[in-house]
Order: sequence, then C-alpha cells, then structure tokens
Amino acid sequence: MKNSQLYKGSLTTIVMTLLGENGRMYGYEITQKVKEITKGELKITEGALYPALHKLEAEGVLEVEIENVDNRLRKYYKLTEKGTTETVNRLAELEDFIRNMQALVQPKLDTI
Amino acid sequence: MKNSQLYKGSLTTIVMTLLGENGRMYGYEITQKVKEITKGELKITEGALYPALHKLEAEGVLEVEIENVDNRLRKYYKLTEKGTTETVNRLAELEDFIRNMQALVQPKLDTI
DNA sequence: TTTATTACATAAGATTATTATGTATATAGA
DNA sequence: TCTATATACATAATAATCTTATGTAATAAA
Repeated sequence: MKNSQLYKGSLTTIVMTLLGENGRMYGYEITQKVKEITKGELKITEGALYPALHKLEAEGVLEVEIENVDNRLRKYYKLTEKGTTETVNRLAELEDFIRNMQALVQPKLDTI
Repeated sequence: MKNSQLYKGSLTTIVMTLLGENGRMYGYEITQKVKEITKGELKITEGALYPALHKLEAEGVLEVEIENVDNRLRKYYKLTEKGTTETVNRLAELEDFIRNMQALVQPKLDTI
C-alpha cells in the first residue's frame, strides 16, 4: 500500500464503496480497480484484502457468491442491506475526515 | 479518536503539520488545538500522542525543550531541519491520499 | 473537599497492515 | 517446451499503530 501510512484504516471504506458502486466484485477485481482508479498509486495487498473481506462477511456487511469461471475460482462479494447502510455512514465519515484533515493542514497545503 | 478508523496513520502528519505552522507546541496544547480546529470531532488520545512524540524525537524529526510553567512540566516540541523536510513530504502524501480517496469514492466525476 | 483541568507517562490488548509463502490454472513468449 | 506473467484464492509471522486503562502530580473551581 505505497509508502504512505495514511491509507491505514481506509481499506474497508474503499472496498465497501466500490461494491456499492459496482454491485458485485471479486477480490482480485477490487485490487485491479483500485490500481486503475489511483493510476497505480495505491496497491491493495492480498494479505490485507482477503482477511478484510472475510471479516466483513462475518460481520454481515458482505455476502458472497462463489462461481467457477474458466475453471478458476471466483468469490463475488456484494453489500448486504446492513452493508449498504454502513457504507452510507462510512462515506459520511470519509467526508468529515477529509474536511478535518484539510482544516488541520490548510495553510501549508496552499503553499505546495 | 472518534469512531472512525480513518484517522489511523494520520497522527504524525497532523502533529508535524501543526508544529510547522505554530513553531513549537507541547503535547497537551496539540490535543487542544486539534479539538478546536476540528470542532471536537477529532480527539487525540494521550496514549497515542505521547509515544508518537517520543518516536518522532528518537527519529530526529522533532527536538524538545523542557520548561517549567507555573510549577508544572511542559515539553515543547519543534521540527528539526530534517523534520521540516519530512513534513513537506507528508503534506504531499496527504494531498495524494485525499485525491485518491475522492477518486475512489466519486469515479464518475473523473469521467466528466 | 471533591471534581475538573492541566501535563506528563506507560502498559496490556486489539486492530490492521506488510511481507512472505503457498496452491492452482491459464496464457504468452522465447 | 519451458518459463514467466497473470489470474485467483489463502494464511501465518511480524510490525506498526491505536485504544483503553491506569498512574503521578499540580492548579483551579465549585
């Protein structure tokens, strides 16, 4: 996940948001989508992603559909009803977070 | 630090930026300043702040001046030369981070 | 005199991520 | 054909960071 520590804590928000936008996705697809959207600046590692997906599933935020495509396993994840509600909250928190961070660094950011 | 996980990883960036803006500050002052700027939305806990300050000092990012004010100890921290350079990098990383998070959350806006 | 505020500190435990490793199939290129 | 790369999942050891709880101690307010 790059050099920056800042992405720590943002993984589940990213995953839930992407699932909210795209309906359903499988793990590998999520890593590629994130890489594409951030132009390679953010690379989700498998060691972080898969345990996170399992945890979200265990919490009832995601549900999974296993499919076999080209003789290869795929686990499609999508938001549950609970997950959709949580995602709305997460997005509100992200907005607050960004606003607060900008307020904290405002004067310096303008000079870059 | 509120309910949101998003602030994880942002503590040192916040501390370094505030010190860059204010010259020198002591720990308790930092907690109050952050609370003030974020209107109470972000509360830096002491258990997170003090170890972080000690680590930054050990890394040569911060230097400390101990003073006695009203018979009470104060440890003023300020950026070293190295710390100032690092802070510029941190702010650039923060900008990238915010830009990437916004792109991930609003992919449709990018195509307009 | 009790509570809240100021001001530092650390330790146990939880959470999260990195790094390394493993399995397995498919495909492209030398 | 062999090798490397891509696809697609997974886990375990370790590292880093934060929360929660606790501790010391002085000042100020109720």
